[in-house]
Amino acid sequence: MRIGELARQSGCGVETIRYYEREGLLPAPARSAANYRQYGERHAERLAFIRHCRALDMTLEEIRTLLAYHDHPERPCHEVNGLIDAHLAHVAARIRQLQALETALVTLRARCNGESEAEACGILRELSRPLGEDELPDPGEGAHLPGAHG
Amino acid sequence: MRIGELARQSGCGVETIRYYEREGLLPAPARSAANYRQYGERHAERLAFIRHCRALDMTLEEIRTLLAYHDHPERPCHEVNGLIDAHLAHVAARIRQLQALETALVTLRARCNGESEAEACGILRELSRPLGEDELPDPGEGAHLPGAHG
DNA sequence: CCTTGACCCTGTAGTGGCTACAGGGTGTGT
DNA sequence: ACACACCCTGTAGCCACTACAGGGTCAAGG
Repeated sequence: MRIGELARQSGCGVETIRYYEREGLLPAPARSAANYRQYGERHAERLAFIRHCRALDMTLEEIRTLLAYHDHPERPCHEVNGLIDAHLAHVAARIRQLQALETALVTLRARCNGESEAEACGILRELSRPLGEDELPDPGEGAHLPGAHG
Repeated sequence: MRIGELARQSGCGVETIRYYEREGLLPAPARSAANYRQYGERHAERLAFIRHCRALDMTLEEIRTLLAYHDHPERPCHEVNGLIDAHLAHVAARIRQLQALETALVTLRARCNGESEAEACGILRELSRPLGEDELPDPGEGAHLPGAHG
């Protein structure tokens, strides 16, 4: 199987697959006479594993750790559990942050009906107010999960 | 006021302020004889506006739009409302995504008590399963808000 | 006067996880 | 013979910073 077919099968881009290879997540496959990458079922499975983890928003570093267990089936797996728990905590923290954000935005939105000039707009007024201590984003809790933009 | 004091006052780093200047969000201030940036109250207010928006997880591009209204108080402000609504929709979409993720992770986590070898670990087994159609991340809905890692 | 140390300057490179070229080669169908 | 889809490598861009390197400035203390 060539890279294009693997990309279609896995639902990710050709360039992404090459990127995973550069990053050491996918082993370098054999090459055809024309220097085309030739993938087998093992590669497809490993890529599925990676995509599954990415769909759960894990970092490539976390995935590297999980792949190490995948590759060493004799090891005890409790660290796997710890990794998932930690990731779950990150996700939960990010959800709480975004919900606080949502509340703040709803409050902000209610300050203007859109019929004023910018001068009088309650939203712009509110945004000009300096931030209070409690409104600063908490850098500790959500560490390593991105914000609202994907 | 020099850049360090402005940084302390606004709660962001010195380098971030210089970055906002490069990006055109903050106007270039006057310089002292020693070529130090000299800020006044106007700069502090504008930076507070920017930090307030960033605390609400808006992009610099969105902030640029809002600043344009800030700078032209005679304009009608309904576009401001639209921007906030759109941003709110992004945040709400991201929350839904992360909640789905959380559910998936909780399910995954329940598959192993951490006492197996990796070979038998239900988590690793589950991750090796190819993704179903419905498990693919939806690239449309959450566009422009980041995922779980910050 | 000299040193220490905090602050400031510019410019460049790195982060993560891709994505998008440029500039070339290969393989298949008509 | 040609078009066109596919493949290759390598590099640069995305966002919002962050972290240097390598230098200049300034006030306090000895």
